[in-house]
Amino acid sequence: MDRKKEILEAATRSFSLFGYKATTMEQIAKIANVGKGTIYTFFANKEVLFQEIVRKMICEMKQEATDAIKEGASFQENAHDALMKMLEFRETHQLYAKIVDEEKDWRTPAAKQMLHETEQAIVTFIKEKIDKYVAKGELRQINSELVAYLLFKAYLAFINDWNVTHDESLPEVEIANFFQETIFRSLLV
Amino acid sequence: MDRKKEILEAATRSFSLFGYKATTMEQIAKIANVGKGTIYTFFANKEVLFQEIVRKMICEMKQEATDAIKEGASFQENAHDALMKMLEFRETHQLYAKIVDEEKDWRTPAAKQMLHETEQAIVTFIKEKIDKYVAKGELRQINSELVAYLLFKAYLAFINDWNVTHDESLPEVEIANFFQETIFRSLLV
DNA sequence: TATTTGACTGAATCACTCATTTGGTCATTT
DNA sequence: AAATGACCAAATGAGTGATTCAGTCAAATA
Repeated sequence: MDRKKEILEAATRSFSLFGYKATTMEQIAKIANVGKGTIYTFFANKEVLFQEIVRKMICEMKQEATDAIKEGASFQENAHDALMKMLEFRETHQLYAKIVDEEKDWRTPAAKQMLHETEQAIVTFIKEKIDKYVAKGELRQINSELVAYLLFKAYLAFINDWNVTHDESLPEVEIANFFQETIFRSLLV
Repeated sequence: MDRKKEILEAATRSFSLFGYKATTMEQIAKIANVGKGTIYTFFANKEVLFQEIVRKMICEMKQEATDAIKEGASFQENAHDALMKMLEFRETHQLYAKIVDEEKDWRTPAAKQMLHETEQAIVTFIKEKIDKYVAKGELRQINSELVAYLLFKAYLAFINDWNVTHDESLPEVEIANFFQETIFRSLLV
């Protein structure tokens, strides 16, 4: 059997269930039916193993976002769907949710770093879509990195932060309509 | 001498220097040249005393923002100046900066609560300006609360969060130009 | 020989304790 | 009537010894 694959699967399960800090290398070895030392023949250390797993998760997330893209649709429609998918992923996907919690509650440096990498991936994904629609002539020529960053932060604020200060969360349609009237409207040629 | 005023001044100094948690009622009493019990004849408890002080700070902040408003200027110009003033206040003003730190590092509930109240004050301030400019006919009729919230979160993201992931912070002009091209542009009639 | 393994190590973290501190009270003083 | 600080219960934190854990490496295995 492919030992590296076994280890990756075991580690993914453990990190998803318990987070980075609460997962021990011995635990992973036990689940993978492998000696602890074996892990170190494939991965330099715990952090590197974690990175590989999170990066795989990022790929899955990008794939889901890509699947949500409809070829003929407007930028607003696609960007909205992609962002919603990825922010839903953030709350739904066990590992992503665990990383967010761990960074918030314990400031685990490894979790913080990979959380940033994941968020950067989202921003880059959106930036690429913007560039495509600019090339298509549907959007004005703007700084796509800044716009992508703004869209991510704005969506995060309205979906995650809003209910911290307000007692009912905003319905998705209301968010969509609001951003259509503000940010998206300003991007059209 | 006005004992209440002495206490307020002493408490303001202490909270500004050491934060909420690290300030003791005995310390305040000592600085105010007052017995500890005296404080409790004016304020129900430590939290209420803190609230009164933070609310005074909020007034000062709003005053500074109001001073930054130029009567004849455009909405963008005034909103930008007001937001920048208040976010500068957030980093410059000893007490505000201490509250932000304390909420981040210790999650002190009292600090968290007053931080929210302060941020809500900023959003409300901006909302009122929006309503004014909508009435003036300079801005389209939009949900002013949502726009105010968006502006606050967006400015916070570009001024505070940007340099967390990027190594050089954005120059103010670049931020102003970017928001002019995006959010502000979409608000004009 | 090449690969796998788990006992081993030092550093970090933990649970626990107990002395100190602190928010708030109230009998006494002014 | 107003001010005070000794006092109290609860919370905090320093100090501790025990435990846990990431990573290593000599021995076992294939």
